[in-house]
Amino acid sequence: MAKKPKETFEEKKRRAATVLRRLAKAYPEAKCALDHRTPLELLVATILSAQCTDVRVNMVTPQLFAKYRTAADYARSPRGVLEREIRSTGFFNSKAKSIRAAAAAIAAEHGGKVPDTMEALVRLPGVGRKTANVVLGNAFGKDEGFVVDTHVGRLSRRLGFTREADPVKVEGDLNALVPKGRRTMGAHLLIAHGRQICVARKPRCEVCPVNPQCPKIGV
DNA sequence: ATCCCGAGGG
DNA sequence: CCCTCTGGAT
Repeated sequence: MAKKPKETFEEKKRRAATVLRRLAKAYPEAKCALDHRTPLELLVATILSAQCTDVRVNMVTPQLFAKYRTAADYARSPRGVLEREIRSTGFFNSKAKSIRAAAAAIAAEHGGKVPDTMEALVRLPGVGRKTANVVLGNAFGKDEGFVVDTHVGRLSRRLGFTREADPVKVEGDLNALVPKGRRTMGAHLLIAHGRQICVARKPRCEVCPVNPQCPKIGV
């Protein structure tokens, strides 16, 4: 058995770029979910996307964004109405509460403008590090780094992008591999892939769009 | 039956 | 740390 030549760092970077390019093509709805949104729309879409697929989020956002144009619009939406409108995205009570509360704070404390710093975003009720990172990266061009969750961690190891278990170290490895400007989208694409095809228990390698680029570590 | 692309609260 | 929210996928 001939030993495979070790992949250089430059080769790994190119492979990472190829993987993200192919995932973007394979999951257009994931790309769509983060593209071409105002900060407020992006914030709402991101809150809705928790525990929910991009396809379902994309099904409710057009009507939502046509009706609610400002933070104040959400803040004064009557109890029950917004809940019904976002019902199909799950967790509708807590999500509606988060959207209303964050919108109220934006209207009251930020002049109706979604804040553009991590500290201010995380202070908004219903907005955590993950949501804040997506808004920073895709609405304000501050694409500083990956936020590593279980999907991003698992896929990064499986694809041979890192050997680390610690999310902070995985984040460092990914940031070294993927240039600024592609990180937020990269994380989103890895997550979509990790939910739909490269699932934890039984990855469906036979239909995987990045099968040729994947060493399948640990599978 | 079990598992979730997150956040708040105990 | 733990639990809960909630609907849908598997």
